[in-house]
Amino acid sequence: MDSSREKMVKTAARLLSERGYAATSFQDVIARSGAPRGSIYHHFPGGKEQLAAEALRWYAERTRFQIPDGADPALTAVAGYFAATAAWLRKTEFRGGCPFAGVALDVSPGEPLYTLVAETFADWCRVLEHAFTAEGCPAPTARALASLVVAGAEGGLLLARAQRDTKPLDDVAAQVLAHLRATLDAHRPTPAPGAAAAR
Amino acid sequence: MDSSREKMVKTAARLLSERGYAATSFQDVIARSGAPRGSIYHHFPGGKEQLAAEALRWYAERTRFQIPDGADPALTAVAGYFAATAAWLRKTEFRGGCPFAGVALDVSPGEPLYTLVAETFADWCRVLEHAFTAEGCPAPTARALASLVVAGAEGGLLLARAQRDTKPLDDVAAQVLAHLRATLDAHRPTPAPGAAAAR
Amino acid sequence: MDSSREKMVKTAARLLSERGYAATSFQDVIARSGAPRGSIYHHFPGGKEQLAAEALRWYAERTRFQIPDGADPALTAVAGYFAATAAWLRKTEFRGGCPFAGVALDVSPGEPLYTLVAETFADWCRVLEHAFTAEGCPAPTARALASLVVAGAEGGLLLARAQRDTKPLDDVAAQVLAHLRATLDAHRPTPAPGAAAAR
Amino acid sequence: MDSSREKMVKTAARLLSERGYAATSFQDVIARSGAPRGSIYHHFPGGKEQLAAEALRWYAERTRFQIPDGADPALTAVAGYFAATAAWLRKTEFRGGCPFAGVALDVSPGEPLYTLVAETFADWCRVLEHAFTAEGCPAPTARALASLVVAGAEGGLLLARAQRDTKPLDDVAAQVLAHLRATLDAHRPTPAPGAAAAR
DNA sequence: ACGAACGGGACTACCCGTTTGT
DNA sequence: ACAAACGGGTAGTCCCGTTCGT
Repeated sequence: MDSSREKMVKTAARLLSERGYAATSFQDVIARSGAPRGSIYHHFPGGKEQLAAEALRWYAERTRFQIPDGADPALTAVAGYFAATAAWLRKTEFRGGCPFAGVALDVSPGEPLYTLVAETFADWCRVLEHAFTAEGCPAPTARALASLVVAGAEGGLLLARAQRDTKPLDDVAAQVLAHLRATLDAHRPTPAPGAAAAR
Repeated sequence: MDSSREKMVKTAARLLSERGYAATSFQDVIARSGAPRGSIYHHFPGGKEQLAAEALRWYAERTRFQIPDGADPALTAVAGYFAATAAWLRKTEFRGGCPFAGVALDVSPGEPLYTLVAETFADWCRVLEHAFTAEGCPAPTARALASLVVAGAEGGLLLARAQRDTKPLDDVAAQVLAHLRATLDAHRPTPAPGAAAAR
Repeated sequence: MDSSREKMVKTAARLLSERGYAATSFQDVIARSGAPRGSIYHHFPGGKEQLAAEALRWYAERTRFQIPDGADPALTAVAGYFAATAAWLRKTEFRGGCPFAGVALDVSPGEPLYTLVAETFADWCRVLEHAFTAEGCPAPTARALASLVVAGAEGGLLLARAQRDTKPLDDVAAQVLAHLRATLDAHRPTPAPGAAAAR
Repeated sequence: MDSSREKMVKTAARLLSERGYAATSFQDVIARSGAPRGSIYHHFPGGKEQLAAEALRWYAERTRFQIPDGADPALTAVAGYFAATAAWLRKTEFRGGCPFAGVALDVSPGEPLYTLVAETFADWCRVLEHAFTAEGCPAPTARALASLVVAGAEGGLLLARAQRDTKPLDDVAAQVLAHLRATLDAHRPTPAPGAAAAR
């Protein structure tokens, strides 16, 4: 349904991730999505800003860290996220990125989009933080780790995109995961001595 | 001294870090730097792109990781860089950022600026890599750690800017430093048993 | 009817004939045609070049030599063309001219407009050539005469415009017509001897 | 001597003939002539207009119709002029032209350059007119023939340049010369009967 | 005589949001 | 829901003439 609208939102998300907010023109979205010209302001009376906002929300919803059940849920989620990002980069030939980064850097504090970006970053961190505390990590540490993960992902994406190689992103992923593992282990509810070997 | 030209370059670096490449207008640079309008083309025949390139180069030169002499040179350098970044953020009221990120996200692969960004990121990583290998870290690990540091810094900056709070950046710094310390220690040329306690 | 667009095309043709391509600003066209500024790019995505091309095509279509039926069709057509040009010059107070000349002199070979100019000149010559051959003139001579007519018209226009007097153009017309008459007569399918006097 | 100045004038004449007045930028002249930047307004306080005027004058002086002594001076002069023009076209690969045409079409009546163009055209015509009257042609006819020659040359140049082929110009030359010959002969001081055949 | 820089203006391209008519 | 056109605004390029220094 509402295929036109949806296509525009998706295309906008993609373009935001590729060129950032300022460099993404409304007409580019139309051209690339093949969406009808005349109904832009019917669908998005708020104009470019509204479209960007919806694109960001759409992207955020499908990109939240999925904390699975099972062993090491947090680590699995983080590893999965990094892997998915690397796969996405390859698939888009290193053109794709994160629309939030693209918006964050083109927009000044105070603008509505700015707030949206901040909230989403905070949300991502919160999800991770909960996952870490659920595994025994004290809250302050959990928050710090969450920031590390999100920052590492965004920064690694930036590096990998620039180098046109997923290596930097993979390296960051490995280091972050190693650190997570060590830190989580250190806070584990002291299992029976020697139980660590079970891993 | 080449006051006019220099002012434009510095101002451009600042604006690029605040709003990214696409959103930085040539006229903004003029307005903010107080530079004469008619001389732009005289100083920068290559136009906006040349100005941006020079701004990036100027910023890169003054922002290289300074590896000091003394104990733990690499850690000191990294810690210093994170601290300086946080201070810079506060000073600019969370408007400032990294011009390279601002350009990287607004520019498509193939453009000259893109290459410049990639090379600078690579250069930063190389400096750190050398510092880590100098402390006994094997090359592949050193490279991965370097990527972690740069990615953490860029990503942390992004988070902190969005939240208007240096906390995320400080958290990332702490975690990265902890991980660096642990990893470097693990590779240290096997000190006398029990020597680790001396730290 | 496509009033806005059409007005711009006509105005452009006029301005091209008055000032040439380089000196005709897009904004002049807007100002003089009263056309809306915002629609230029909508109507002419190809920009100034496309507008000029359409103006030239529009002018060419309405200015082709009209070869009439009846006695001496070619001569009548040529005479009519010269007369019309002279009238046009007077009407525009010696400001008007031929847009093709205005473009031909401002544009370098290789550019699309250049090709358009060349093709139109060739087309004009072809029409005249046919008219001359139809009256018994051998092809090479017909071609040469056609070139003489077109060159005489363009050159005469140039002279008359510069002098602000149609005299040079009228003189050229008279001489060209005399030469045409003589040459065509010489090639006439040998009428009864002495028939030439009948004229 | 004054090599700088002279180079600029010559280069200007060339550029005017190639692109017309409006499309010829002051900086193009500098770039192409290699002349020093700083002294333009020392040499040409009147700016672009003065430079163009001097270029036109310089060109006019070296391009006047040279009426030789000997048999058929007028015809020889005209034929020589057409031949020289065709040679010039080939040498410049059909880029060169007549700077007066380039100026005439880019400039509006009333401007000083406009007057200069008109005077030069008039001068050319006058020289030819004298040559024709000297051979027995009545004044009005001589004037008309002169206009035909100049118009044919300018128009033929236009055509040949556009077609990138000297053929149109050569054709025009042949026809104009044939007409001149015929007309001059008709006005010759009645030679001995049958003398016309001697030619 | 000349280079470097200034100062302001112009033009083309292009974009965003609105209105009008299907 | 959509297309076509309007209307104002801005960005980047580039040019001309001047003013400094040397």
